[in-house]
Amino acid sequence: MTDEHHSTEDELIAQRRDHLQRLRDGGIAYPNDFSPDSLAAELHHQFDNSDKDELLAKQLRVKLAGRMMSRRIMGKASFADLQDRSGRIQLFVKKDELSEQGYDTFKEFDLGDIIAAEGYLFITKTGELSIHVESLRLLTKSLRPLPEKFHGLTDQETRYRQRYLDLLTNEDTRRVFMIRTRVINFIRAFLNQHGFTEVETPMMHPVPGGATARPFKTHHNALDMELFLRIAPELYLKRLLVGGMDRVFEINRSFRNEGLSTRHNPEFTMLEFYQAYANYHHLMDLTETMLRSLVMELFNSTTLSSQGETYELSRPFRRMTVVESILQFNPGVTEAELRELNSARALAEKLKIHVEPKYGLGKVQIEIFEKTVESRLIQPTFITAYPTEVSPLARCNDVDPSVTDRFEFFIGGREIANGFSELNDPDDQAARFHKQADEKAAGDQEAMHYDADYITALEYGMPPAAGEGIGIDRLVMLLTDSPTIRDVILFPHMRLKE
RNA sequence: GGGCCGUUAGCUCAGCCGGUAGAGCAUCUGACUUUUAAUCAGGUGGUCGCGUGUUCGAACCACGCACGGCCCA
Repeated sequence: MTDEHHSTEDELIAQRRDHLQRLRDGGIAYPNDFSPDSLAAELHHQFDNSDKDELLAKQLRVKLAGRMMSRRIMGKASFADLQDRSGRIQLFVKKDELSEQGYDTFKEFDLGDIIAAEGYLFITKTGELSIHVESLRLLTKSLRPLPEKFHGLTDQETRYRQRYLDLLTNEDTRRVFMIRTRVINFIRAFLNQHGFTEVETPMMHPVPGGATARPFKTHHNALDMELFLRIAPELYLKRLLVGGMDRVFEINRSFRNEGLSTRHNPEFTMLEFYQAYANYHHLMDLTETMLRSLVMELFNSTTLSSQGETYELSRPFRRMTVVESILQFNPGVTEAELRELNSARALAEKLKIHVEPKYGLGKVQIEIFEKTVESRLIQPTFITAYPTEVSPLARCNDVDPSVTDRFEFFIGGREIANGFSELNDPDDQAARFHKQADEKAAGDQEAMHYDADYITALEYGMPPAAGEGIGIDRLVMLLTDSPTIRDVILFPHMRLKE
């Protein structure tokens, strides 16, 4: 025993290092020769409701490994909780049934140590499935004290900076990331079932494209060329349509060099999928089916609760145009007023919405839409007919070419998806790129570059198609009831500390 | 970029009108062979985010900075 009487962090670590030194002295301190044969949660699932005597009579022997998260020593017997990747199970350790040295060694374990336990299953007199331990080993010493057992780790900053501590101590955090994985697995399986092929396209682009956003820049030394981290995979996926891959999708990171917020992380995960011989109506239908069955798969229900709202996904999702939605949420505004540049501009000013002199009608309408409608689209809603001016990659509507065959999907006041019938007319696309390039020259840093290589691809012929992007992080926020994007990204970006 | 809030023991948090710091858990010592936020008794543990200022005296007041949170653009 040590005769330390201090407990600053350094002293707590020193005590644990003493224990580690004794392990080193005794042989291999970091063994790797133990194979568990059971998981805590599976044992609970299988045996929680067993008959006490029958279970004991079976003498079911199990081997588990995990962290010792808490311990209750009562003289010559003790309980401890072992946490593995599935959950927790209680260990019962009796001095009688371990060698003398074994029990003393157990008492020298520290909370957070990674241990191996072997023994037989039984049910305590309070009715809890536990392991009657016959042999116990320390696999990895934990040198630093874990956060407190009851409250866990609540400090937001530490939860993000040291996510491993958050995962170790907060079950809800583990739940969120398990759901995230299930969401992605489901979507992948769903698209595979619908004949889509998963592909990987470049993360480093010579010309950043596919979205209006500022990119991160990097440099390739051997080629001595400037490259951009992609802001979207769109233009490469559409090149694959030209190449005859009629249904493709990609789930991966995109990067945007913009501010951080509860909805923005500089790197984020997008699903993009493209289907030839389909239009935006088909994709709205597909999206609706996919989201409904996703929620059903996760929660066995079509009702979803998140951030104080309840969403009903069993009914057909609402569909309305940008202009219709503005009219609905701004009583008193007339359609004629919205359809003419000067009156729309005057309306924006009346609503205290900033519009630049260079904005056209479409851009003014979208500003009004974003400020007065978006946050109020609570129940699942598709908004359609986005102005051509703000949709440089979307196909124009046949009847009204001032708008495109495009939709965005909103739920909980947040945009989750954006899709459209693809613009496959190379001349129209070239003209739209020129317009974007002019805006960039005029100082709009988010405007698109002219992508000549992409135009060349379109000139070979891209089949009529529709494509869509879904923000996976925002979708997972919704599905896990998380208020910020940082709660659904394992290692969110933080400023350097010190 | 602007506004508001926060930063105190390893963790979770108190700390009044400015008088030099407290609890619970963890840790240490002792008791305890079915506990489960175990219990009981007794201890240890602090550069109060950093810096400057005001003051006889600052965790507390003022200013600046850092990091975080929320809201707004």
